[in-house]
Amino acid sequence: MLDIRLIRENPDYVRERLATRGGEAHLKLDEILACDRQRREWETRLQQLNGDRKRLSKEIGMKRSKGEQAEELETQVRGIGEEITLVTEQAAQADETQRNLLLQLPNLPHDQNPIGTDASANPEVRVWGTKPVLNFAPADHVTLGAKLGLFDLERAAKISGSGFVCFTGPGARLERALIQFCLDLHSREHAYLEVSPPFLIRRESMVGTGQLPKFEEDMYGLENGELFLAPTAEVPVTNLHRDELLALPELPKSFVAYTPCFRREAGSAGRMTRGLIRVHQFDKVELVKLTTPETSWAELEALTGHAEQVLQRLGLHYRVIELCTGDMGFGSAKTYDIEVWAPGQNAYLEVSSCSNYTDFQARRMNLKFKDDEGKNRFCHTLNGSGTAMPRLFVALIETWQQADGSIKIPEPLQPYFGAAEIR
RNA sequence: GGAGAGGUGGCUGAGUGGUCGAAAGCAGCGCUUUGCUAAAGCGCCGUACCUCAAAAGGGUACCGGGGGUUCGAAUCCCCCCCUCUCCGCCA
Repeated sequence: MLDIRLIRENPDYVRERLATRGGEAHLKLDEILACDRQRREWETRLQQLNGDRKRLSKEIGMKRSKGEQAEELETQVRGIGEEITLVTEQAAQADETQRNLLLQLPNLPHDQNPIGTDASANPEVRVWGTKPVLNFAPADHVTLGAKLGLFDLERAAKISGSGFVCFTGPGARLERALIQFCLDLHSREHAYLEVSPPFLIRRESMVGTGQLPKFEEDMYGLENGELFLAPTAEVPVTNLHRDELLALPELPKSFVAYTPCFRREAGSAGRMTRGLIRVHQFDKVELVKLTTPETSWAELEALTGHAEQVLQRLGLHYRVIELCTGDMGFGSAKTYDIEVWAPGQNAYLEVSSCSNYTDFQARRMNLKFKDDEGKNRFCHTLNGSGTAMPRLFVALIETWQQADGSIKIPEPLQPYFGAAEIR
C-alpha cells in the first residue's frame, strides 16, 4: 500500500512511477485524490461535532452533580448525536473507499529500475557457469523421470487432476534431499532462522502481503471463505510480526521456511507445460527478511546471493536478471529473477524471484520498528525463493544426466540423498 | 465440541457510567547528586488522523474487532476474533 500523503504531496511523481509499470494504476490517482479530499472534509466535520458533544456532555455531568436541570442541553446534544451518526457513516464510507482504492495500487518501482513493458526488456545482471556440453542428446526430465521412476504424473492426475505430480522412489527422496539441503544451507551458513509455519492463512494475512484483495482468483480458498492455502511461505512468514513494533537491534530479521505452495495458475491455462515446470502444488524453500529502510537494498543483494548459492553448490549454470518495471510483481519495488539452465528444455527456468517490497507490505500489515530517534517507522520486507523445488529438480536431473541414462548426484547433495547416483 | 476466565500503552498491570488517554511498576530519554563499571532523587515518555504554508500549537479518535443502549461508554448489552483453565474427542 502506498502512503496517501506521498500521493497527496507528489501526485505527479507517483503517477509517473506507476505509469512505468504499464497497466492502468496510474489512471486511478485522480479518483484517489478526490476521495481523499472528500474523506478529510467528512472527518473534519465529524471532529467538530464530536468536540461539541464531548464538551456539552461534560457540562451536563457537572450540572447533574450539582443537582441542576440540564434538559435543554440534553436535547441539544441529542441533536448533535443524530448528526454524528450520519456524518460517521459518510466518513467511514469515504475511508473504506479510499482504502480499497489504495489496496488495488501496486508498489512504486525503484527509481533506477530498467523501464520496459515485458520480459524482453529485462537486463541480464550476471551469469554463473556455462551451459553444460553433453556428448549425447539430452533427455528432458519427463523422459528421465519415467525411465528412472522418479515421479508419476498420470496417477497424480487421477487423484487430483492435471497440474499435479506424485514423486516416487528415488525422485521422492531426491526432492526431500533438496529441501533439507536448502534449509541447512540457509539456516546454518547464512544464519536465517528456520521456521515451519501454517499452510492455511487467514484473509487479513493474505491482504498483508498483497495477494488479496486483488488476486483472489489465483488462490485456493477453503469452503468457509476464511482460510486460504498458502501460495508461498512468503505469506505466513512475512506476517509473523504483523501488528508489531520491533526494536532496532532486532533488525534485520531473516527467516527460512519450507512449505508446499498452492496456486490455481488461473490465468495460465494456455501456458501449462508438460511435466514439473508449472504445477498447482509444489514445494519451496523461501527466504524472508524484515529490515530497516536504510539496509533493505543491501539486504536484497545479500538475499539474492544466498539463493544463488543453492545453484552454485549443485553445479547448475544460471543467470540473474533484473525485472523491468513492466514485468515486476504487484508489491515489489525491485526484483531479481534467478534462472537456471535446463538442458532438456533447452531453456532457462525461473527458480527464484528475489524482491524488495520496501514498506508496501509493512504498511498493509502495520509492521513497524522504533528507530534510533525513537520514531516509529514502517519496516521494509523482502523475500526470495531459495529455491523452488520442481524446477530445481528438473535442472538438476537434466544437467547431471549421463550418457548411460543414469543421473549423477552432485557431491554436496550426496549426504542428503544417501547415494552418488540414480540408475 | 461443552463449561468457565480473560484480552487495557513497548512490556506487566489497576481501573464497573462523566473531570480517564487512562493509576502504578518495568523498559526508554533528560537533569541532579554521590561516585570505581552502578545506585538514588526529580522530570519527560502512546498511536493514528484532522487542522495550520511550515514549525509551534490546536483538535478528534483509539482500552481485541464490530454493532447497540445513553446527553455521555475502557466501564452496561449483543455478535465476532483471540488467549488461558477444566471436561470431552483425537494424530
